[in-house]
Amino acid sequence: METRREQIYNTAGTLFSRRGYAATSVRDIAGELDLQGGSLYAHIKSKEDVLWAIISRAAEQFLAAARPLAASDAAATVRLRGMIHAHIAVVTGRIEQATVFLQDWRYLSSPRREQIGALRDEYEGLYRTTIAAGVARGEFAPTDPKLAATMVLSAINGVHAWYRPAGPLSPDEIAERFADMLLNGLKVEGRRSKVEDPTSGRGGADGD
Amino acid sequence: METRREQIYNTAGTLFSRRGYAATSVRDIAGELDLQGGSLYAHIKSKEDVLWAIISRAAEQFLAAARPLAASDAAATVRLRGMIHAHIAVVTGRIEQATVFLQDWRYLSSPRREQIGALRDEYEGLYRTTIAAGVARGEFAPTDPKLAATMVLSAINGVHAWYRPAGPLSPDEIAERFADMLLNGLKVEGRRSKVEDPTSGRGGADGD
DNA sequence: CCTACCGATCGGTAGG
DNA sequence: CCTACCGATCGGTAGG
Repeated sequence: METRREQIYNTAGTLFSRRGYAATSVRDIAGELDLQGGSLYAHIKSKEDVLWAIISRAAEQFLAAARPLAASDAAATVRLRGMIHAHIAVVTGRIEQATVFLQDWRYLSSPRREQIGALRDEYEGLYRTTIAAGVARGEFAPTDPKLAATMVLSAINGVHAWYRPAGPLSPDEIAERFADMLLNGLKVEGRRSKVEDPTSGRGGADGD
Repeated sequence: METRREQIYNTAGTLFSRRGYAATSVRDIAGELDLQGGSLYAHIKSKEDVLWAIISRAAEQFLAAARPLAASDAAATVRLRGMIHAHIAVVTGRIEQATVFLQDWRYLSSPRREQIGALRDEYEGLYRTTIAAGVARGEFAPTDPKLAATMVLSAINGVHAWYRPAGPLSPDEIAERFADMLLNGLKVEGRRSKVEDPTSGRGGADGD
């Protein structure tokens, strides 16, 4: 039993994720539901309220999934792996809402945009803190936690752009491979000290 | 000596990168140049032509920077590092155009959108091929080159969203750290042989 | 490059 | 939830 308003949110999520908020009209949304444009306003207050409903819920889902993992007393490696799995689960589980959250939050007007910005900062902080703890414990190599958190989040946010439920990898399989690559790196030798690469004839130790 | 048309492209790049293509009007662009809206059409044919000029140039810059690096006979590790540096140099050197390229290409209409899609595929292919070569040579751990290329590109594309020229890190410093993290991973131990990883409950994992 | 304008569409409302 | 409408704005053009 889905209320009309929830139907509007879902339809808008689909259209916003495809065309973007600015390029989607209220008549587009109404048309998908076989309504006249003005009829939407019996259920919603404004187009931006619909965007807000989608984005604020998505933000809370990301945070609700990550907070307990970040706060657990497991090893940082385990926590970070769990957070990557949780993030990709949210992205793939509600891909349209997640896409709108990631791509259209700048269209919120002023008090709301800053609210979402604060939630994004909090979320990134969970990653930063977890990585910093891993560095402090010697689990992670010395690295800038802020830069590392930004990179990890960029990598896993990208999933929304290409994931298809019919694809060959499940969300957990994607998360496992992403976590492997992010934690262990691509290179066989891994990191320990910055020794030179023996397969390189051109002096790889000298960063460019 | 910048032609009026180039001024229009630059101004549009700034506005499109900030507000998005769909939410930027031709009158917004004209206003920044102290022109009337209709006056733009003495220099351009359509709003979409402006978008196309920005995006097609950006796509060519990314490709022109990466092609010779991908084709070199250096070690895959060296090639991939070089490609990451080149990519971040393009993103940071023309950040507005790069942002428009990354965020607004879906607003191109049909023949052009597919053209850009093909260039994006070619570009991703350079990363995929380089990573696959690294795996074949034993430089990289066994991994799905397609997934790895997608992840690396997502990570380095994210730079456009937060890079500021006044920030503490130069583009090359950012690239060096990103390459370190992507190639060597976050963990101190690094990867050696996947089958012996005690933190993974799922063995196997080759074969796709 | 401006003035003046075109038809179309926008988000939203009144009154039923 | 519909009909009918509001003022504003959209991309673009004619004619100078």
